[in-house]
Amino acid sequence: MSVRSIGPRRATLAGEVRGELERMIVEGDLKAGEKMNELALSEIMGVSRGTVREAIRSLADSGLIDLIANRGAYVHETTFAEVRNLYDLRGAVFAMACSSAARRVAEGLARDVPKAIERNLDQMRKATAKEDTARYYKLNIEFHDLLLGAADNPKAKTIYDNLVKEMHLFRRRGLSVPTNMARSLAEHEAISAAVIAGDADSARAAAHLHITSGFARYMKMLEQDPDVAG
Amino acid sequence: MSVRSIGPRRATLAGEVRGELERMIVEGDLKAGEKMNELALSEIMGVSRGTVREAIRSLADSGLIDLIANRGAYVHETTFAEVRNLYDLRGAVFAMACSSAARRVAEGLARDVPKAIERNLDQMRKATAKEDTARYYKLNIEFHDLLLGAADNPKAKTIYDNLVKEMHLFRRRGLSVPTNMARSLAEHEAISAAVIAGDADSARAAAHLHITSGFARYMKMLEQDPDVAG
DNA sequence: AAAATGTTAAATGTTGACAAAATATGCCGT
DNA sequence: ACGGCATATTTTGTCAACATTTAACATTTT
Repeated sequence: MSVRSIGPRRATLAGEVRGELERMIVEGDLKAGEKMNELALSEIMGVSRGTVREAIRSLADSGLIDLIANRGAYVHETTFAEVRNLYDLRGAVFAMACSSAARRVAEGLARDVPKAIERNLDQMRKATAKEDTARYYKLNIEFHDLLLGAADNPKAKTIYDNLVKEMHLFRRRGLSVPTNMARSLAEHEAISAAVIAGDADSARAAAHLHITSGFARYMKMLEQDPDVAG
Repeated sequence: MSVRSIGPRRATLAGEVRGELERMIVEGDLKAGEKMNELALSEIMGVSRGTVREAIRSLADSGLIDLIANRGAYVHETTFAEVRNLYDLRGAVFAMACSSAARRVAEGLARDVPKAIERNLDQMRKATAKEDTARYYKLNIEFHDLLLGAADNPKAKTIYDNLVKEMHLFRRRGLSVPTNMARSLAEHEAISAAVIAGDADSARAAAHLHITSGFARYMKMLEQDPDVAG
């Protein structure tokens, strides 16, 4: 067939607005704690208030916003106490996903996963050698996406993605760039080895350790630079 | 304060409708796969279509319904393949929660949790002795709620509750009543012991095993009575 | 008869208007 | 100035009407 559907699958207007709001929040266009005025947003985007309202409602369960009856929506302000809970949850989901990925590799499903992981690891080693943190940051996200995908559990992936987005709302620094690439890489290698070997329990343990270590590293960074935590 | 709001805090009409829809789905009033007609529902409930629409949208991320652009909302039909994914996720969240609960007990927070757990276990032992499955069912839910509460991780509790609701959508039997009370009780005792002792790692392992065993038991039941699985 | 096309009915998507609640404003007294 | 109260404005909640898309049906064509 030579004819292809035109444009980026624009299903509904409200869906598009939702995406735009999400972007504005994650990129800091709308700051944490800020109120989301339905009328103002609708005028900025050139759609009706009802449409903005619907988009806001659809974001309610993502953790990015807080909804208060008769008082509107506010960009969620992630507190220090919540960060630990988010790390705990993220660790649990990620560990489960790696375990599932390993199981699926062992069962012969996900045959192309090992190669994709190896490729990612290779690039990470190079980025680490060059101390290219920006590249490492991208590859790190790709690594996690790869494993979440290999687990073949769409709901887990959705939950994980929402958790990551919500963590970005805690101040603005520190959660994005790994503080210690070499350390992080070593943990990735351990996870990868277990998954490729099809060892579900080892994969779970290694993944859990990876998130736990990430939290510990982050805490240590906060001690050195308390301003970030407020 | 002498006046208390009746039932779960419901400030807005759309929120009330949402609750009613949730009830209709979980109790089977709206069957899995069934289409949710906005106009029909609005007439049944005596509210405007827009309000029903908003309620439906707010349920979108709960896993209970599927939303298709320009085609409306359908009650989610949980497939057999999804059940495993749901079990995996539930196990991960529950294990994490029990681990957190144990840590909090060890840290001296959650001082009244051990007593509450003991009380629940006592009643469970009695229900098991009397083979009172209905009572055991209630206590079982209470047990899980207790630990999710002790973890002090509201988001985890929300996710867990949604997972449980979604699992109910897989046919109608088998997921509610434990197939083997004695076995289940023994696992609860193991979890409880670890939590009360403040041993986070043991609690995590015991909780994980509990969900895994539950899945295995369920699978075995399906083998004996394949009609349930379709 | 089966497939493709044209037409009609029904459902969803979007908008603007009205009602109710919350916030801001201004007045008054001390 | 300050705090309390009535009032005005703003904002959210709800509803009804219009536009667009989808689904169902009848008709034509092969």
